[in-house]
Amino acid sequence: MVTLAEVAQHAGVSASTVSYVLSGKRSISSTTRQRVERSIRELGYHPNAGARALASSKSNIIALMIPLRTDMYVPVMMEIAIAVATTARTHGYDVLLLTGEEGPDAVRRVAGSGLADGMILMDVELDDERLPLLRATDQPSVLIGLPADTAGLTCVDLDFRATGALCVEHLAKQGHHDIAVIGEAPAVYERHTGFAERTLDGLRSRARELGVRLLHRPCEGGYDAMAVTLARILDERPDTSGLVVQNESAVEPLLALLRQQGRAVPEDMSVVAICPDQVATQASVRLTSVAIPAQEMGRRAVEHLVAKLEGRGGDEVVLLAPELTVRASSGPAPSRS
Amino acid sequence: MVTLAEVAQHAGVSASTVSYVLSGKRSISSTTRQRVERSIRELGYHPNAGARALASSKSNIIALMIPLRTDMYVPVMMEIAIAVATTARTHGYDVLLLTGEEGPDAVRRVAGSGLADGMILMDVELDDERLPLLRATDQPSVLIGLPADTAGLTCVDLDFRATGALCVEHLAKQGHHDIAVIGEAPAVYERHTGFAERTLDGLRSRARELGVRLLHRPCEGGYDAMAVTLARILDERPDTSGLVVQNESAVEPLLALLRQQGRAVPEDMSVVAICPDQVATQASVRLTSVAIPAQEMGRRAVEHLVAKLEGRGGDEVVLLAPELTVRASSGPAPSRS
DNA sequence: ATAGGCTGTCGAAGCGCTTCGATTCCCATT
DNA sequence: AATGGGAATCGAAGCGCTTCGACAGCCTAT
Repeated sequence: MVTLAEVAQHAGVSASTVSYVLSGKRSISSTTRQRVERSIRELGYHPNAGARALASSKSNIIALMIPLRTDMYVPVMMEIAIAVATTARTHGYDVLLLTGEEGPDAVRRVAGSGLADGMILMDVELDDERLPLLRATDQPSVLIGLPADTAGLTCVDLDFRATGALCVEHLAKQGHHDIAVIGEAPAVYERHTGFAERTLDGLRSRARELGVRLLHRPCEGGYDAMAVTLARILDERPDTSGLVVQNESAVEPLLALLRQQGRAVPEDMSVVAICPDQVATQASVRLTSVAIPAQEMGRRAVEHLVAKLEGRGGDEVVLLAPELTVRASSGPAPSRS
Repeated sequence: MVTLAEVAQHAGVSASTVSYVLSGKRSISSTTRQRVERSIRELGYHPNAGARALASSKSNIIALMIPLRTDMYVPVMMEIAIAVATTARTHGYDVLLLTGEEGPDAVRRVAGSGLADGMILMDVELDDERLPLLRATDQPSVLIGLPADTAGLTCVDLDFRATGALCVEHLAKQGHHDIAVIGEAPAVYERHTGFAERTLDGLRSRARELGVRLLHRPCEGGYDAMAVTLARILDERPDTSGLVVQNESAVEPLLALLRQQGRAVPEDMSVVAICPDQVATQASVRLTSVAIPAQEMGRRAVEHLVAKLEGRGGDEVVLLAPELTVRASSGPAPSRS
């Protein structure tokens, strides 16, 4: 393994000079710089990460905590993770992958050991047990998701409240008066995941404002669960003409069931989904949807974290504005029978 | 930040003693050990990762290279990644997430900088450009996937050849004589991803042995592409009574189309899928399938890598035996009209 | 001509840990 | 009583890098 000292010797300069060439923290004459750079190339030198971390107390690593459970939004999380990793690289950082398994201990471990310079937490719950620790350890961090109390925290998330409102608006504008919401699995609501509740909140308050009736039913993914849920909805509110779906794995079952029951989309039933674009465009009916901007969230999270690490910028809550794309699954409400 | 020296002082011993308590590399009297452990707890000491890495030239980090493209098997990759991360933790390792973006350079960078002790590469292609580098830098590594030349490499993968064979066998046993394979997107074959070709190989050779006709058609995911592909298959081979699907995002469109065309599954058409169990059980027809053992692959990869890092075990190719689970989508072939 | 200020370079002091002798102490052998 | 050998502990020397202060050389302003 090639060391700084060897490069220095090869280039006929001192070790510190090589270090300054690398970091650019002091001015170096261009002849010396070139000589050093040449030696680096010829010897195939790579700075030793551990030594660097020790001397500078910076690891150039960002920790990313992803939830352990994979019961929802897996592709979204993957996309976020990839966006985080690639964005981090453009800023000179690598990404350490932590699963939720360790729980709050992971925060302690990473902060205490100097393994990472900062961390990004995904799937933050309304009252997340990692937050007190995070506040205590002045470890720079960014959350993807929105907890109940954001004091002293930086958060990035889709504005799910506005998302809910947007869905209702779109349907109301088309004349729908009875709207049903097919939500995430009950477990998601029970664990008080912020986004699910905020969406619901947005849906409900906008519905109230617009004088639209709204029915919300959680739903496990899959065909069987969907069949039960749909039957119950149509039983309770036979005039339902608009559906808002916030559950990736319920989308296709829903469309299949509607088709099977002879309800045409969008003629008899309009469907608006809250899901990644990929799901919306690959469904058997191209879905009118509000996209989950996964890449954007990952990118923003990294950029805010890097800003913090460089001493720029402070706490902030960034809510990305939702965008509704009209596709083939929504249209005017059928005239009342 | 608490240091080893502070712990030592607090416990009234030398720094080296604390180090030996931590590593267990020399015997320590139980009284001393307890005193030290108490100090560690009271001070909330965490060893500094950088210093440790520098002194021991071991980072206790495993690098995981995931492909950048997310055009296929996203949930599988996520599951593997999570399995890798959790398994690694049980062995005292953390996981560094590298995307394919950097390409072969990432291998050089990680190996050169001592950032990670070893690496796991996912989505290995038949003639992967990272392999020569890997062989050159004696960086311990494990591949998930099977390249053309496995000399000097450790690989973990599902035995896709056997998987293909198993699917054909199952259908043949039920009397099907005309089988069509709905494969991955053309791009997957073009980039010579090993698993797709090996599956096809297994399908074809077993079909030949059993005297079954086999038609293979790649297929993009999504409803529209599936419609075209299915139409073409039934046009070319109207007697097709068995389908093997190896493309997650084609599964549900396929079932929807069959339903729409009045072809009952499994009475008129048997379907066998190669996909994660979750997809198979959540589909609108519970699918007979060969599962992709994602967790198992991630776990095994880590365990082999750890074994290498500890000097145990050498190069080896581990092919996991496929298991076919019979569900509702396959049955006897319809009697010839 | 001289003081002052840049620029470019070097040497040395750590960063917090591991690890290798060396040392002490105690007990079992001779 | 002398010897040998373990067990338990310590001190010191790095690991490869960053960074601070020092200094030599040169240019500009007086």
